[in-house]
Amino acid sequence: MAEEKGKITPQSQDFPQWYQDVIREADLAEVAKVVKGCMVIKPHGYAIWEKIQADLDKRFKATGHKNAYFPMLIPMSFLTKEAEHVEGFAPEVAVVTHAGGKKLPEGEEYAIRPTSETIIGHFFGKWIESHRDLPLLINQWANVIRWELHTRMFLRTTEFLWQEGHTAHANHDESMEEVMRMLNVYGDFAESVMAMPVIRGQKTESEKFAGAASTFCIEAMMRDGKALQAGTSHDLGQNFGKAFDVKFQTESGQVDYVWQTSWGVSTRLVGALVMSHSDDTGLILPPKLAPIHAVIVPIYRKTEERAAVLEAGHKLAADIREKGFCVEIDDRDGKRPGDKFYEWERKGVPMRIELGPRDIAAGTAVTKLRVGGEKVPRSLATLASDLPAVMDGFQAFLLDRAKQFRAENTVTVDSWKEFLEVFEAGQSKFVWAHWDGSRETEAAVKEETKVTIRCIPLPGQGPDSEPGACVKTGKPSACRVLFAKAY
RNA sequence: CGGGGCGUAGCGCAGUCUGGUAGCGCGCCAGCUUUGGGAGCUGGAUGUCGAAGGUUCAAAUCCUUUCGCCCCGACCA
Repeated sequence: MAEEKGKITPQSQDFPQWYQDVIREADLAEVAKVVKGCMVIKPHGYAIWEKIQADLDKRFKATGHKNAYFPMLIPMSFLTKEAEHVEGFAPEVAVVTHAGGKKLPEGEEYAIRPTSETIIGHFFGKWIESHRDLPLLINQWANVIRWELHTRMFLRTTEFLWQEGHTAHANHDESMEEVMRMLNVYGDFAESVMAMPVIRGQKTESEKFAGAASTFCIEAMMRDGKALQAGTSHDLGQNFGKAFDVKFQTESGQVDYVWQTSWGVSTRLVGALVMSHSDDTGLILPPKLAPIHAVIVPIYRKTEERAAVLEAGHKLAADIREKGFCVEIDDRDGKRPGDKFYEWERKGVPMRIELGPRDIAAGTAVTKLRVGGEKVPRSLATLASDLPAVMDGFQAFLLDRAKQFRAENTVTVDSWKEFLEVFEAGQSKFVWAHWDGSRETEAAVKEETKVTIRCIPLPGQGPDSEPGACVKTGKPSACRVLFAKAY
């Protein structure tokens, strides 16, 4: 347990420790300690979440959704209305039993929301009367609490921040269209903004959301070969419509229950970002989510040099800001340039710009990208205008690298022996293998290997669909599914 | 809830067996010299030794009680 400041445990030595070290050294967050299972998201970490929020929020609005906010306290009775939903969430719900200095009367306790299907369902019931009120497309940015036993920063904490979309539709075709639309919003976001390739698929019965008719997800590969569910989109069918009596009058005058969906991503995405790109030097951020795109490190010896360098630095910073990028000048005295280089690398800033007397004389600055780059001198006159292309290139580089990593760690497996070999000694890869479709087989595989079915791929997301024999039982299978160890 | 471990300066730890002035490293503060890949020297500040009780001339150290945290096993975005 090397909690030593300034040190990052190599990935290859201890991946979970590496993850903690990167978060600490990049100053993203810290374990709250005084509050069980919770974390403090520090400014640099929160800035990344704000970038994620801003981009997603735009996408939600572009697809017709409106933001709203519902109470964090939910009457306990609401949670019990949908049978599978209670069963799924009961063990991890925190309940308010006392308020106003008194114990609340029996049956009047409140749950702190673990998710909002129930309370939103209740209000949908009040708001929806006619097919003319549909579709109703709502999103909420909120915090939720789930009393988890094992917590890990960003990946699983007692309280986390998320976004939950809740929609109601007049028929199943329309609600399914919404489920897929939002799954694709998440998929596109993951790939084009987070530079994180994902596989879109459907969850098996045992992995689906409690109370959903079906659950769809995007699954990403972390740098240890494990899978991380990065987003979900649920077809709720009419389950919550019936539980909360959300009825509407159809065009033909009949009365029907609404068809609902819900979909969400959380601050877990910050953890996904860390584990998708970062290395033994620290955090690596794709430009589209970097709170700081470039940092200027001034270099000088004498006071006159300092003044000249800082002046040139501020001018360069102004040029860069004009192009829409965020740049910082690290003019702290008493810290030497080398120390600053390491610090900004740990924080994942995509580009470093060194500016010293030699550069100013030559009209250049020395630039270096966070990954794989040589030091490149660039003209002060064109640096800012070159930046959009450079950042786009870096963004594309990270996506390509992640795709390549995933390709190298994805295998097609046809025998149980081979399956065991892939996952032995705590290893994980993405494995495409046949499955007989039974809950029992899925459970047996999990029991024996801790490997789960991450998803049944949507068309084009996995190998070409061809029938085969289940890797575990040999029984017939319609297509290959994605197996992996998961977070 | 079962098994294991740990609480001493902001962080990481030594000291506990064998009771006797509260220590080390990093960080922090001040000054000088430094500054193109983690600076050096000098000086300085910081502790209810997790908490309560007991034994003793004397407790971080021994005894009792208690609280908290971490790791491993059953749930999960």
